[in-house]
Amino acid sequence: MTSSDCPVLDDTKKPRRRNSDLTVHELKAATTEQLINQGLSGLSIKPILDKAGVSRGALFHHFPTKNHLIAAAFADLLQSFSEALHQSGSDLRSGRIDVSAFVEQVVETFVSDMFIGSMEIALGIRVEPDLSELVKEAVEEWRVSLAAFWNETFELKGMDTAAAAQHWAMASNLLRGHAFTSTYGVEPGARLAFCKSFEKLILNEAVIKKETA
Amino acid sequence: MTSSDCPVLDDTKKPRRRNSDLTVHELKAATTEQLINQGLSGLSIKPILDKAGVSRGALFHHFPTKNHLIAAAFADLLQSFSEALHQSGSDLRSGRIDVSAFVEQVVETFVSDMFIGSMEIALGIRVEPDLSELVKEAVEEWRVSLAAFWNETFELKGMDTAAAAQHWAMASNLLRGHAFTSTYGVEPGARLAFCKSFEKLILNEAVIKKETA
DNA sequence: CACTACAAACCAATCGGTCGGTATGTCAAG
DNA sequence: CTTGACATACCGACCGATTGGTTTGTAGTG
Repeated sequence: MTSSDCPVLDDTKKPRRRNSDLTVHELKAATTEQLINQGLSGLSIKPILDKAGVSRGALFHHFPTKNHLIAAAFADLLQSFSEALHQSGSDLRSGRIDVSAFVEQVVETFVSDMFIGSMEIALGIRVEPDLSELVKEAVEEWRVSLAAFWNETFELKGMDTAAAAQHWAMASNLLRGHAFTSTYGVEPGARLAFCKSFEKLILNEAVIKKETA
Repeated sequence: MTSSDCPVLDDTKKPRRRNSDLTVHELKAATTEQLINQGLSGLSIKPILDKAGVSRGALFHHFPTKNHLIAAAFADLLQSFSEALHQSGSDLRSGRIDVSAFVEQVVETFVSDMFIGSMEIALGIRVEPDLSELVKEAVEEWRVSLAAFWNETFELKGMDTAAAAQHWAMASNLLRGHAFTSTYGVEPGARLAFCKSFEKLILNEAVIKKETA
């Protein structure tokens, strides 16, 4: 999470005064890191500021409220989450990896920091209506993207659209459940066992779509 | 969550000075309610005190730390959770309900306040090592109880112990995933669809054990 | 008298957020 | 090229409210 990750650093064009984009990026990065490592309750302004190396004034200059910052950081997180899944799907369709490796990757993505962050926010929005509002759009995008991920990767023979949707909903639920279980800590081997079960239970009748490129 | 739920209200026996047991119970009840309705971050001492109608001094007289109170409340919650499941299992084995109703009940139990509370704590213990320690025992009991629930309710033909354990782990993951998904809000019908899919995916080859009573 | 069970004043630390001030940059007029 | 008006980016002292926890005192009981 260094500043080199930021794609918006070319000060070559357009009027930009100080380091506005950088500051915002650092702020979001620090927020994400805190969210994952310390949870929602660890999202106090002070540690975020310290970690980002930014002043209180700068934060409230760029974001009207702490929750606005959190929402912005979370939107970025969900997008990374989504991109990781689509990448795995693409790898599978192109033949770069096989189904087992695909499942491992997908499970890995779910049992990652990103999912933890999602859980934190999911619980947070139950209590904070304004945060819920701020995050709504990003969550909806994520929902659509997840459905698209399954549908663009696999075909389910003999299932209509609704049945397929339900099938992938179950797949997603399984992954979420496993990810949640993992937060309590898992014994070694459980991950692998889950992958194998998942493959058998969910992907048995699924056909990989051919690369259309 | 009224005080009438309390099984410890018979002041008829033994030396008890004031209302010690009552106070403790009110404290735990208020904590649970706050945990569910306001999340971990809503577990401030003040609102708990207000809700329980108890003073600060009383709390710290009975619990050395806020986290001790939380852990105690959570242990109660997990036990209720467990009891609800075992009740459903018993109802099924005795023939009082059929498989569909059983699945509905179990799903209902998972998508309840109790699961929300578990999620909150699960995330909380990632960040607070001492809370993690305080809760450890209750969580382990819950784990065992959940496994027992499946095994005492169903038999899986042609599966050894390990395979059966893995099968029920997947079942539990599905339920957890669905419960988590539900926290974001579900469209009507999704619950039913999940129940049907669950029954087909998980309980297809499961045989209900006979009532041994 | 000793002990439990409580009540409530009190504490330092921290919370999210505001505000006045300054440094830096753009732009248009002279 | 200089100058002054104006906007943006930022800093950090400060605010009232709230945090978990301590302490001191007291009412009731054996």
